[in-house]
Amino acid sequence: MNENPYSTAVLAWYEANARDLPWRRPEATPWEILISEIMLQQTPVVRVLPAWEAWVERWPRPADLAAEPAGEAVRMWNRLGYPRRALNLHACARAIVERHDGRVPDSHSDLLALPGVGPYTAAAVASFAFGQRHAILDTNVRRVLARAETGIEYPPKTQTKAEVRLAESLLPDAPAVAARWGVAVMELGALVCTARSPKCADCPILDRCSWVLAGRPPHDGPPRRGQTYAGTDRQVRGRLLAVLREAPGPVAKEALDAVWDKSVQRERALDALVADGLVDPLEDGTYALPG
DNA sequence: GAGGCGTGGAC
DNA sequence: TGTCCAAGCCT
Repeated sequence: MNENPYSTAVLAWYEANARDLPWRRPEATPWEILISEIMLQQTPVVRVLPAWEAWVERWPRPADLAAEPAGEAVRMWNRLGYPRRALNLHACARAIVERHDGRVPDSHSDLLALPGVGPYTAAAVASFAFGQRHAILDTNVRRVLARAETGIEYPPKTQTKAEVRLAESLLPDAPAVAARWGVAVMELGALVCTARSPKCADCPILDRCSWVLAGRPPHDGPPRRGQTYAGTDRQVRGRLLAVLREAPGPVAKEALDAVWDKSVQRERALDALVADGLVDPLEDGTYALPG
């Protein structure tokens, strides 16, 4: 059996409705695709687009980024958020140069061993860059499968083995078809089967969706709490790092002290940034992006 | 396995 | 306006 009950409809929908994203074009390299996948972790496409363009122009190959200090990656990360990903991508570049002769590895296990590359990203790069057959299970796919197959509005908060089994059971046999299927279901979740106000009228599998057939029952269970941000260490970290990114060189401690008036929290955040390798404390008491 | 980790747009 | 959400990973 080469297809699941949805594959024909979803693949046809994708052909007609897929966005023209640069990392999906045939000429996109595995390195460019890896950069896109790391940038897209928890970050909307519209914010990734300009950053991705800047990165692939400046560092077209892993060796180009590996030759630079990590701080340049952090600076180029700009305000994408979760700047540890910039560090991860830089460490990926160096690992790829050292362990894989400068080329992004094509095996799932080699990809998984790269810093900041987890099960989703390894499967995505193996599938999208190398045409391999892997189950793609990101937040979009989890939501589509929760609705279409399980008949619930939202998937569980943390990914379950049952979800992995389900995604694997739906994977078409032919690798090229499986790769197309993976990106197509993601796109369906991103454009139609959205978290809020899904556009069911535009859905190619509306007549087979368990959630719709059940009358679209609302989410049942504890509220899915969103993370607060204002006043947290994360906000302080963001402000501290912004000062360092925007400065041409090392920054005096006083400039960092100015971003937050609660000194205990500010020092804790700065220490954490240093511990994470995002900030270098220099001998003279100033601070800089990592060298 | 629950919580930490940025940022900004949409409603 | 505040809440929710966005192609997760790591500890």
